[in-house]
Amino acid sequence: MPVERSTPSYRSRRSSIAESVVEDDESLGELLYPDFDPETNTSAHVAPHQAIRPSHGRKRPDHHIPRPPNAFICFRSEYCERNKRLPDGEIVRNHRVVSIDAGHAWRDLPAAGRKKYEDIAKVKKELHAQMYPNYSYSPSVPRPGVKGGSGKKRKASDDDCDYEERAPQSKRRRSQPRAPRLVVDAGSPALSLISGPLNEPSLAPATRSSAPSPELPRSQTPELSPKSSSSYESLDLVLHTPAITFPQVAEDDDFVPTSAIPPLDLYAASSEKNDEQIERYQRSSSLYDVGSQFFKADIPSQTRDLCMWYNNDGTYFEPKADAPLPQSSWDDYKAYGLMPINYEEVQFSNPFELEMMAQFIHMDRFH
DNA sequence: CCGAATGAAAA
DNA sequence: TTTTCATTCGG
Repeated sequence: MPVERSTPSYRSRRSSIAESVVEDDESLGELLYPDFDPETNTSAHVAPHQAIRPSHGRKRPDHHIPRPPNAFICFRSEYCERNKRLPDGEIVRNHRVVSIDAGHAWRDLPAAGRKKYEDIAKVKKELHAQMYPNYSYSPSVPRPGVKGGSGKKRKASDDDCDYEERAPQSKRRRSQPRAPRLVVDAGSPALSLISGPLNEPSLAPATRSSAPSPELPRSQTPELSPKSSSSYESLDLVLHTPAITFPQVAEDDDFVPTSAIPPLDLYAASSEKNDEQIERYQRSSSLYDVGSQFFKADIPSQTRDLCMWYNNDGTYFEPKADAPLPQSSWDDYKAYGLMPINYEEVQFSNPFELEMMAQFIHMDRFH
């Protein structure tokens, strides 16, 4: 349980926050989109056509897609949440100070603590990749002058930072080999977590058929940039993903790349096959099935990467390379004293993710 | 809009 | 290697 200690000194309060950040696994749910405000419908991370305005003040193109947060940013966000829950007098309101504090706490963080946020960032990054398959980071061109120097740091035009997915339309070659529209590494944690329940029960990397189904939904979305063949290994995972429908929002007058509306329509397969898939998915969505599919991996290191591990007392567990995790059954994991992050208890504040995760993640309560 | 931190990604 | 930008929100 999180312990909100109130301490007299600034320094000790800082470590108190850092400590509780590390120890509190219950707060994971707040991590994904902590800035989303349902009242104002604002978040820096909600999908572009949902965001009315960003939570921060900086000006951005109307349909700007923010970068996925890195591990430190994730850490800082949670650090911020902690800070806000401190007694009134102890809240640090100046965020320059918060950043400095968080930076110190970050460096003081043991490897296990950092890995927690690296994992979170990894998951967020891959969720981001699914929401915006054609996203590519394109920072504004650096001014000749130094950073703090003469030039303005950014302009407001949307050409300046085209996070929009226009690049593949105009700049990418269309003659590239067909790539899956969702591309992640074969062993990527988020994909495994999300699509795991849909895997074939005896799915093994060697036996997995990667033949794409002919009715792979092709929409207006342009193809991704070319990917290595290893990316295709996950294609069937994608194809077995149940359909998701997202709220359609009327386009406004501004530039809206067709590929961005809706950003997740890559999942919107419409055939009856989806019902089939969903049914199969629901049949296999028990905890044990999920566990057996998630954790039956024969490569311990890969297994370790599939989720964030916690000891039964709630403290973060860092697997050791020389101590392979159990692989046979869910009970073995319990006996081992481990439990993965329970996504069912994660509260996604972003409706986009809420819907997405609600359809994908069906892990029973684990206690 | 800026800044303060760290890190990912691109030029 | 250098620059932008992801997070937050008071200044």
